[in-house]
Amino acid sequence: MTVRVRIAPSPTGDPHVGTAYIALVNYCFARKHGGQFILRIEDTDQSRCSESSKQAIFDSLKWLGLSYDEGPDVGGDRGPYVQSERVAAGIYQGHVDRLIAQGDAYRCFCTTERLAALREEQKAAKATFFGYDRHCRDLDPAESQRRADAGETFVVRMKAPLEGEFAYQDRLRKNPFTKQWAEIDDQVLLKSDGWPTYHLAAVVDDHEMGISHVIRAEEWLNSLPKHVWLNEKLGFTAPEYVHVGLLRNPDGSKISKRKNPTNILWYKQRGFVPAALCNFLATLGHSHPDELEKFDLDELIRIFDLDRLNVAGPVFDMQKLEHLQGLYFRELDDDAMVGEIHRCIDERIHDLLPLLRERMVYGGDLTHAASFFYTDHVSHSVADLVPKGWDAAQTKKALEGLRSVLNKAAKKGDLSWDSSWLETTIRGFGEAKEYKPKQLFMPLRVVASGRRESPPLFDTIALVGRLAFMQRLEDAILALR
RNA sequence: GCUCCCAUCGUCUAGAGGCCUAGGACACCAGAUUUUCAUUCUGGCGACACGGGUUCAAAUCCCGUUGGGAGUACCA
Repeated sequence: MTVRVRIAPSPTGDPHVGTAYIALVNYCFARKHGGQFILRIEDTDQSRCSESSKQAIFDSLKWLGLSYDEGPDVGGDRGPYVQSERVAAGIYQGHVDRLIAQGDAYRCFCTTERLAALREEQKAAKATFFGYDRHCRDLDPAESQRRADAGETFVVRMKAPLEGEFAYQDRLRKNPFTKQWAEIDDQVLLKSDGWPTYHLAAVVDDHEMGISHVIRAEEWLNSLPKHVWLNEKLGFTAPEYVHVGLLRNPDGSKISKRKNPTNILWYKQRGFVPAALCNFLATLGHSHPDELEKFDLDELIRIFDLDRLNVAGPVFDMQKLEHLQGLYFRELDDDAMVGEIHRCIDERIHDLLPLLRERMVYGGDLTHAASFFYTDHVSHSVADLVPKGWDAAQTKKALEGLRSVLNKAAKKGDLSWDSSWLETTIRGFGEAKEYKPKQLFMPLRVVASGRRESPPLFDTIALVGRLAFMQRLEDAILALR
């Protein structure tokens, strides 16, 4: 059998390190078995997808060196490789019609209001089953057709079995995965806007693209029955499904940008060597048979064994990544290292220059003037942090107050983190607490830059970025204890 | 809540019933090298979640408990 595997990320937001992890596994599996590795873009949720994040997926995979044999920007004869284009080509509609004709799917005319009310009801009644109550399941087909023709809006749902047990042996797990059909609700396959949901689109596309193995994250395990069922009803030979453990934050939860940098491009901007990131990811859930810790992609492909993959979700340990990164970086020859340094500076220098230029006398001044933009480690001395007229305790209290204001804004999604937003927010905070701007701003300047002199405060904080600034705020509060 | 998945040092992992007094790596601690720092080297600390079985023998197989995670959308 020809091995054909794929990754199918959604272009919503920043390219994710979890995608890189799954990509690496699929890539190695394909290369190991002389098969193909394919990129498909899943953008059926139009409201959340963007062109720029689609481009960022291409860029980040390219940067990592995980080249795909078929994909939107490289072509292939099983395209198109973007689902919105496949929708436009009418690829899914026929399959939906067939399911309805077979009696394996049905139109559901329930309103979102009714569905919401139903959910509330189930919650209030502390029901053990949450999900659609199959209100439209047994609608007369002719009646259903008539209402559709009359222009009523509807979704199409799968007619899931009402009883029996689903079982599937995932090759990475000891026991078969089992689930009672009674616990699986009638999943929407076609949304009211006529677009397929993930479940339908993925199953159809995997089939049409000749995918042999679907190696994906564990979060999909619970919807596996639906996918296997769809394959069956559509008359497809299902690919083999394999579920890999989810990357975790240090606290054990599913990896998230709040607690860890998850943006692949962040690592690039930061100056990570892609080989180091790949090497690190290859040690998560997988290990070199000779206990080697440092090895390149070719070596990884040589020793890669899907069956030896660990299914427990590994914690993404930044310290270990940095250790490997150090090894790779120091290995670079002079020219390569200079290139890397240039690249890291160039990525942000155009944003920084407007702030720095007034303060510069020589080109060499950059190394001093901009150093705090390029590091994660800013030193906060108590002497610098505490402004005239305040003591350490007072400064700490003010910083903690601001921290809570910024965290609350982030929680509500109410922040843009640009200069003017920061000015409004921080000034507002200062006024509410009746702090003198002078006294409040000095500690913040030191928090952001590690120095008492810096470019304009709010621009500086904006450019340092939320993630880094909040970390520095944390460090400063710690220093004041 | 319900369902599913998972469980070896703080973290990543080795371990396929006797090679286990549980091995390696990161982190941490100590020492050596280094005019400092970093690198490098040496050493140290440190785990089979708990309770029952099965077996001559259990980290490894079975059951239960506990703990963690995921899913529960007209998101993927």
